[in-house]
Amino acid sequence: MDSALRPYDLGSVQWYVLYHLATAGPTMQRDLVRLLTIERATMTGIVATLVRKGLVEQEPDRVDQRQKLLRITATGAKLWGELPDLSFIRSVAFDGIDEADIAVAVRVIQTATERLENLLQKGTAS
Amino acid sequence: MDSALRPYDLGSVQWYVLYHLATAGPTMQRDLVRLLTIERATMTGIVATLVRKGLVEQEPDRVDQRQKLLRITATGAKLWGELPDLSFIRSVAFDGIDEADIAVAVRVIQTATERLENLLQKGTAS
DNA sequence: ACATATTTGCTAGGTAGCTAGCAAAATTGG
DNA sequence: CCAATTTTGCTAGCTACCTAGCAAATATGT
Repeated sequence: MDSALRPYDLGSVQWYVLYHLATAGPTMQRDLVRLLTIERATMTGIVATLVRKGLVEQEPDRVDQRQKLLRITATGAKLWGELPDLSFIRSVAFDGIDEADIAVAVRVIQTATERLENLLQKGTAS
Repeated sequence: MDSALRPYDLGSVQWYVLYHLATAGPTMQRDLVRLLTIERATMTGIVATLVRKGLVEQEPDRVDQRQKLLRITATGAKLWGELPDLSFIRSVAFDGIDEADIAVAVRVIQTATERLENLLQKGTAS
């Protein structure tokens, strides 16, 4: 993904934020943090980059002034329209592999990931 | 891994470098680059960090002065001795999961990864 | 009503990866 | 033998992730 997006000077997470704003409309920054399950501080940096490039606007909510509403700009929408379809990546990676095998792989990794996340949380909770 | 190593102020790649130097003895920096399959520039940074902390020494080879030999220091060896066994991570993640399923997962991911790497190289070769 | 909590986003500083381009040293080919 | 190429490590500058700690705004509990 990063490689395909390099010509447009975008990283994969920047792409996802743009994708969400273009598709689902203006969104609260904190909701996007939850969607991507990254840290608030990480999102701050990504949004700052997108704002610097003029692709996204950030404005405080009128009701709750802590929250910031993110909106794609005209420039951002234009760029979004020019981006290529990235679904070829999935095709290259998985086409022709047995569906059942993929399902097994997903289950194994999901289980392992959940267990490790569990462990992490317990360690942190102390 | 990062989480388990945080108390020792080590990242996972720093750990691996230390592991290799403690286990296999002094090693050429460029060999380590190949072992870890990371970029030379990335290795430069990691080695710089380890040298700054006094855990690793870096000295030019007498024959080929481009190459740098990496060696664990006394301080590094001491720290290495104090580090906990990290194999519990693998146990937590995979214990009890069917061996055959794990094998399938490995194959699926290996195939997908190889295909994507192939694609990348072709794109770069142009 | 007001002190205490929580939520949200920020800064500062760290790890781990990348590319591009440079310089020095070593190797190779005519 | 010497010019051209390759190898090695470096710097500079980028993305993307993290934690810790702060400040402002809001919510909550007595």
